[in-house]
Amino acid sequence: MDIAAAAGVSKGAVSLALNGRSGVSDATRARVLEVASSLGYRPSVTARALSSASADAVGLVLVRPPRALGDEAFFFQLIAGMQSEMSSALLLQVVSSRDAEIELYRRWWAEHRVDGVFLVDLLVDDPRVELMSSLGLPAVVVGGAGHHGSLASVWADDYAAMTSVVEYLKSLGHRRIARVAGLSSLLHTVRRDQAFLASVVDGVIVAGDYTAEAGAVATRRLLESGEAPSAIVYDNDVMAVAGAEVAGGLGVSVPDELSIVAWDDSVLCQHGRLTALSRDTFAFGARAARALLAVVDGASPTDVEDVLPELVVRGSTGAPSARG
Amino acid sequence: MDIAAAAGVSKGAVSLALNGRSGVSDATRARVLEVASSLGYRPSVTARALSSASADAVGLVLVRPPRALGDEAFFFQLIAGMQSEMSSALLLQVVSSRDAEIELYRRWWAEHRVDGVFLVDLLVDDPRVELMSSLGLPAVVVGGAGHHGSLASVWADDYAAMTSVVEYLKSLGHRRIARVAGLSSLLHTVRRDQAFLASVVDGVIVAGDYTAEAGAVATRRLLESGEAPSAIVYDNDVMAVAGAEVAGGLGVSVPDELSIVAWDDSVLCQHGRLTALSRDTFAFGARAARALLAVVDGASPTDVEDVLPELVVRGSTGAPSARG
DNA sequence: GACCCTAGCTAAACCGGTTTATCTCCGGCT
DNA sequence: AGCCGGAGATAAACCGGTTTAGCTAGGGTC
Repeated sequence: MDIAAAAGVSKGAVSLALNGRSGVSDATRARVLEVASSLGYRPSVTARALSSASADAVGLVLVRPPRALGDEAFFFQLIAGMQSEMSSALLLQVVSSRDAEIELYRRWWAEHRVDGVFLVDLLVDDPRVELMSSLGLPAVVVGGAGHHGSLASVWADDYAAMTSVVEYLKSLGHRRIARVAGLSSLLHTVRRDQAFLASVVDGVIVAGDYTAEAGAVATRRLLESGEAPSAIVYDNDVMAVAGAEVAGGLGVSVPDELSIVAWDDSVLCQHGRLTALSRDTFAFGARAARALLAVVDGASPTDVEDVLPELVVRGSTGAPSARG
Repeated sequence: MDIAAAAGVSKGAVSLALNGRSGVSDATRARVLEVASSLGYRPSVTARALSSASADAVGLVLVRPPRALGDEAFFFQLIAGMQSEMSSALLLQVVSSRDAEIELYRRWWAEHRVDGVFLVDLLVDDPRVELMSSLGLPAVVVGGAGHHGSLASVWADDYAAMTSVVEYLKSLGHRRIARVAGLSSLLHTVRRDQAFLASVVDGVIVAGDYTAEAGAVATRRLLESGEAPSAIVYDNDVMAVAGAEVAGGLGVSVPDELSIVAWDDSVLCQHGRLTALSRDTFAFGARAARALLAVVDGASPTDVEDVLPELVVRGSTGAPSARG
């Protein structure tokens, strides 16, 4: 420790001085600070983390086929939002299996590489919730639709949002409404399913996986079935756009014969003039970051409910035609 | 070091054994490995990094207003591609100034937090190139259009690509061609400018900044000018889509009265049926990751030229009308 | 004046590895 | 038999901080 020598004090004193802790006189502290800044001193997070302090980074593990990830604007928006509220770095890794994800959390925590982690894509009965508690790893559940054990959570009320969408469609006169869902293993998918089924009069749910292909296939199946719906609610923008395209190809006019609503707004929806459920993903990420930093700082975990997503009505929804 | 005790050897021997280095007998090595695995031992990257070894992470700093970042699918594709080839994690941070970026590289390297970094958004006379050399920080320039000092580089030939786009438009019969460029401080913008001006007969360049607003404004200006171009080449997908929209609003039909080409293909272009210069950003990221890992491993820096982007012709380009 | 307390600082241990210097055998060579 | 060399292992230093125990001097109390 060269500042110690330069300032004529011991390593320990320097540490105390730089970290604003008591044990050194104001005069000494001032001198150390001055020497430190004049030397352009940067404490080594690595060394600091080694002796059990902050790692100055938080982690995020994404379980996806990497190739598919690139089209998911959602996550990047989220990451951008998180970063806007963090002065520390984000340790990011994309893995292909849930086991690898869990393994990574264990490692990162054991190695003091992160101070906390974000948990996304919460599953039904997600094992990670238990893992975090047993590890004592500070974590915040992002978008997990509700409360989870002892973990902090930042979420939007998917149930209420779905209900409002269906109510909106019903108010337009739709009765036969379909939903093209996302991955059924995800908690929020289940939540939306429940809300959908509870408020819809005559509804049908088709499973999807957020890809354009899935959206197209599901839409074709729905439209070619004997009792085609007059409105479809998609679980993301990509599927909705693909669905609109399929409808066009089949000669089904939007919104006259088919109303379309997309979950998650994006440039894609704006351009396609799709009515979309818009949530501010960036702000959501920022909120998640604040929550995690608080937990890392020792605050007791809290649940933050995000504002309800807002339905942006564009050209893709309207009253159903007579045949609907 | 509890494995040392459990295996009945010294710390040093364990280190040698686990890292596959000579100095221990095969018998001892086997015993140590067995004990280690039975104990579920994970070496601490933190501690390891402290005594000057691998940090098991590479860095990426993005200089952007975080809010704008979310719409840039390019970067997320790139990151996804990088991750597909890396077993290590990516340390990601978004900062708002070039100075902060440079400061971060210094810190990360000084603190052994990263083994190397990706350099994106290369500027004309980019100070980072010199910095990397002087720091001795392994780095690879991503998309920097050419060779950079002693640094490894992964790039696509923007010059040739732009030339091919212009040639294509000329072959359709276009003479008056415009270009809506990206940030003029970026090296590849300059490169594309040069190629554009060299091959175009009667061209004009308007500056943009990748946002939809910029694309719209530039397009309106071009179309309302006395000598409107019959074709416009945009520097990214977002601006191109916005441009197409403006054209529609002005009653200029695409592609009859105006041909549109977007740099970088995406869901947006696919859906908007825009002719686009498609590069496989994911594969590009993967290539960059391989290059960086090689440099980190001590390989001498090489330049990897990516395959030439491919022009995907869709409905937005065609022969100019008589008035063109 | 003896006693205690505390502010201010230092020395040293510690975190969990890697690396170097050293030490001990054991075998081969002359 | 004497000498040398190398394999196999260990102890200790080191990386750059934090933290704890301990020391010293000065001030207050009775």
